Amino acid sequence: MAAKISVETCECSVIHEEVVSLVRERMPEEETLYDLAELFKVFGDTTRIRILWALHEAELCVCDIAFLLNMTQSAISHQLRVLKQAKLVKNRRDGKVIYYSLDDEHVKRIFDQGMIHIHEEK
Amino acid sequence: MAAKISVETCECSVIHEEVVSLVRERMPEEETLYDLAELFKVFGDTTRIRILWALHEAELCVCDIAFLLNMTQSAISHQLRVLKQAKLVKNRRDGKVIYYSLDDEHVKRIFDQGMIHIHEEK
DNA sequence: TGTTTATTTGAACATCCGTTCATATGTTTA
DNA sequence: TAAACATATGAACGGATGTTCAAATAAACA
Repeated sequence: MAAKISVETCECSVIHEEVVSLVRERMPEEETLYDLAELFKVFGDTTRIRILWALHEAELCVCDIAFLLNMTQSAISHQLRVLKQAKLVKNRRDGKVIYYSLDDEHVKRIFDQGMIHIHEEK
Repeated sequence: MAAKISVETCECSVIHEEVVSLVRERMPEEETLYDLAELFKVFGDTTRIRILWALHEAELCVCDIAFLLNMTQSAISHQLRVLKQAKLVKNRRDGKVIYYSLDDEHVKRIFDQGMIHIHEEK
């Protein structure tokens, strides 16, 4: 049994050493990839996707969204908080009512790319 | 106390009735939004994001990826399964080794839109 | 054929995450 | 100022999810 490189690595890593290190050099920074995953995580929930889609159509208050999606105001409020933290929505107050709207013109583009993928499947 | 529409709905829903029903008409089907969320859920994990990015650079075998990301082959294999189910990666066998590569030209475009968003924050 | 190598798979475990419920905050109106 | 309304928030609960560990495939080699 010859020298094992690491705790668990097969011989491929030696054979493919050049390719692997080349890929490593080209990989974005850890933090960037983490942020990217965090962003997509926000899109990875049906409720949030529906909220974003609704807000793409019109500015709406919390109870409008709750009524539209047939969900609790509290649940919607919690999700709007997530969306706001991700800088995907913004809000304005008008008396008692708080209106939410999209805070990013890329939301639709991200949607579109996703749509292209899921509609490709046969 | 006047007639309440539902278990929990404020008066906005009455005032904004037209807007809300207009939005409702324009919303995509439930199933479509569900699929879209499922797709983005796949992108919403650092490990999978890193795998996809690596595969965007080169075709790699499981142990290459494990070595590159300094993770267990088992963990990588589990995630590759998720990516394959989402039709984002494909594989080919060459003897003992199984090579993975991207199965979708949109992956990069979805990445790009996400990158534009996260790099916009100041 | 038995062993080694590369990968897959299932169960178990811990953690994360979305909703609910009760309550708090903030604004308007009587 | 008290009541009503719109929204936010924190704790708690249940379900989903990622990694680990052990064991199973599957191909190549001796």
